[in-house]
Amino acid sequence: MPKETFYNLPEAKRNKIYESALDEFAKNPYRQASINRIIENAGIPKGSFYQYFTNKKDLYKFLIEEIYKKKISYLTPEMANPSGMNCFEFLKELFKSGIRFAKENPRLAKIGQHMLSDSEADTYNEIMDDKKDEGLKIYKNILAEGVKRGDVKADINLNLAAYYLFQLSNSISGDLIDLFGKSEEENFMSLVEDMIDLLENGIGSK
Amino acid sequence: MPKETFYNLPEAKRNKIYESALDEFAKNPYRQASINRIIENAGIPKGSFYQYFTNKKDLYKFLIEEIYKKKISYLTPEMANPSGMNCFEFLKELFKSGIRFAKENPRLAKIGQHMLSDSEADTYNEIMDDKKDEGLKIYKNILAEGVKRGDVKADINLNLAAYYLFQLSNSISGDLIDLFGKSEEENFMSLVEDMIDLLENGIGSK
Amino acid sequence: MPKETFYNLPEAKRNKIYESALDEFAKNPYRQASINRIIENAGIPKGSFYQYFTNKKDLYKFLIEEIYKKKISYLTPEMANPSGMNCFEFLKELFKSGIRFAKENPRLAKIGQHMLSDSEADTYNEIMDDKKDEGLKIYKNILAEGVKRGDVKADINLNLAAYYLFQLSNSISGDLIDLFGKSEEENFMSLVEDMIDLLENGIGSK
Amino acid sequence: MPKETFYNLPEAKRNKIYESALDEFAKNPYRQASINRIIENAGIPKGSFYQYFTNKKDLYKFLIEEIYKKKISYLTPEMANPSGMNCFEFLKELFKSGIRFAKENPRLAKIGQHMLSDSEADTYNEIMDDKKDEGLKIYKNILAEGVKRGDVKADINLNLAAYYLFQLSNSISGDLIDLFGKSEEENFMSLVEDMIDLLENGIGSK
DNA sequence: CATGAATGAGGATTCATTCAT
DNA sequence: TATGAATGAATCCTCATTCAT
Repeated sequence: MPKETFYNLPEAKRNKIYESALDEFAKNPYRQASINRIIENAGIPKGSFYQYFTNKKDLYKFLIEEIYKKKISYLTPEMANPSGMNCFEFLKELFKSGIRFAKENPRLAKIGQHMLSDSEADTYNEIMDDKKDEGLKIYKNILAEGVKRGDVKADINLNLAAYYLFQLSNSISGDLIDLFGKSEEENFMSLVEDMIDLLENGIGSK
Repeated sequence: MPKETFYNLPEAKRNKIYESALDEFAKNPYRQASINRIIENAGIPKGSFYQYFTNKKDLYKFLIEEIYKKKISYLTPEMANPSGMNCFEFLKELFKSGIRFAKENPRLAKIGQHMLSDSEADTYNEIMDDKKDEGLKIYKNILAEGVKRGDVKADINLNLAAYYLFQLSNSISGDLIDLFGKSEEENFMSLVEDMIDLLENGIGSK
Repeated sequence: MPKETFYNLPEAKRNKIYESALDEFAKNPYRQASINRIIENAGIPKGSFYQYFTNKKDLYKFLIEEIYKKKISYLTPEMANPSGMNCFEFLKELFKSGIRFAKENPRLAKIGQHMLSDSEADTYNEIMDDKKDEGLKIYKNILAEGVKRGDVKADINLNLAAYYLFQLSNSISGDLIDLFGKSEEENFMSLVEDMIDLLENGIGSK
Repeated sequence: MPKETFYNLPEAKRNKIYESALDEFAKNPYRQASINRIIENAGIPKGSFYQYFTNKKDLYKFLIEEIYKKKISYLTPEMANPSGMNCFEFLKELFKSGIRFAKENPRLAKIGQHMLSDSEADTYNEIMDDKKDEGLKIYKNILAEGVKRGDVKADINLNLAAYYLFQLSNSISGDLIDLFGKSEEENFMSLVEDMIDLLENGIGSK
């Protein structure tokens, strides 16, 4: 996490660094992301960077944390399921919100995508394992709630279903857009509905 | 594809190079994989490498092709679905075979995983798009066959279901092992069954 | 100069090597020209190349010699000045022939251009000094003849005038074409006439 | 152009780099010039070099610009033609100054020569076209002035005559020295006079 | 606390030539 | 005589981090 010096910075400067880092890590996976470019675009001297962050990984962790916070705060109103929706309806809404978030914050989405798909185990895992667990836990809770409400069968493998949802939410902003065409937003939303329906009803006849 | 010079090499040497490359690309995604390390471990001079392969991408394409061939030849006996199994039974068998392949060839599995998940689109896509399409097509065909046989509902989104299976098959050797523990093989196999069951029946109650 | 082995080659093969070398040295100055590419395009093994030529410079000298011979034999009919033209008319015809030669043999012209302008002293000079001297001598003879005929003033610096002509003939195929536009052939020929006129009459008033 | 870091260097160090680069580019045309040798002779680590210059071309552009500035400032007093000399006298003085400059700064002259004669068009043109045009324009102006003063015939091909002068000025420091011997300075100067006389009066009798 | 110069290992690729078969 | 594998130095360039000022 950033050193105190970073938080003591005037907001404008702090923001420029944040933005520049966001750009760089959105365009490149961890290893390819270049501190050199970040400081150049932020207009700060190299020495300063290492006064704000202990190293590259430190900056990266910080960004991930920020993205996570932002996403949580974006989704929080939803998350309570205030209107008491059916489990699957609720998941649909949640996913749609996630898509909207990605559309409004493409860089954040891109970084998240890198993090979840990049296979540089050594560098990522340490950071990402927490987040992965958290993500899985969220879906597990939702499903457990569904079981309680009677929406979801009681005898299914919860971990597995949660994993399915987790995978889905990650691939949405990346792969799926490419595979199914950069469709209009509405089409895309209906794709989400199909996905959840598929999970609800399965594809087996009868 | 490798130059003739590579194929003219004594098998022992050719193998050492192949093994060294396999190691390197299993441990690192494309960009991080280092020619220097490959030649060092293979015990060949740098100049020689470039007499066997035109460049890094050339070597990489070669490896992917080899992996693909090996996997195909491994799965071919299954693929015909000779015993006329039900669609979902058939998928289970196919996945189990895939898992066995990954267990027997962990490096190959790892490289495939890198290829399908890495976010360095520019470098990979050229090579990988074909393979991705092929992969998807296989699952689509299986599902279409299932529809014909009456195993699978006729009104589902085939593309989506195929995509789900594709994702699943890729994550099996990687993620799932980590997440669900390096369990005994039998446990792992039962996980596969759960996954397919989930796809067949859905998780919705009733 | 090539080894005997080269001359013993079947003509077709010898020619393929010659053509390939011509291509390479037309596209690149000496240092950038690549033996690797030459043998690849010629379709001969690398070992063979060094059985025909002792090294790169050997091949290069050979090409220069061939070009020189070809040009001489092209210009020979002219050179005798059989119709007993005035010195300046004769030069004009000679230059025009030179241009025609360059148009008909663009690769040869290009190689000549490289040779005369490239500043890799160490590599070129050894070869080129002879040719340069020969070239200068030709023009000196023409001018001396002009003096004898009374076309050319007796008290001028012959070496210098010869040098001027030499420079001119070299720059024609290269620079001048670029500078004065890739004009129609006739325009270009009239440019030559202007050049010789300028040499004949000077630009001073009166 | 160099980065700020270069200009911030202590002068002694900056100079060592400058001198080393000058040496290298004087001895070799662009492509053959080696960054490795430059840094070795300058006694700086490789990483440092790339903190001062973005790349090889950057350094090269810088050198060319420096040479150009130095030459301009050297010739400026002449250029005004303050004593209202006849066009041809003026050219003689200008050329003599150019020769003096070349004798005093042989490396700079050599680099200029490389730049103007090397046939590696792709690399040079971007940088050199400006300079070439500027050079031609200067001579064109001088000749135009000569026409106005009545020194130069009004009906000649100005472009061509300017081109002649341009070629001459470039070959002076290079070729001519070689061809006409490293003669005493006075002899050399008289050669220049001959050249201009030749241009003024032509070599035709009468 | 800010600065920015120093560093050297590492990246991929090209090359002309030699030499054993 | 034909072959083609072996070689290692050379090319330009990027990088994250340290440290003296």
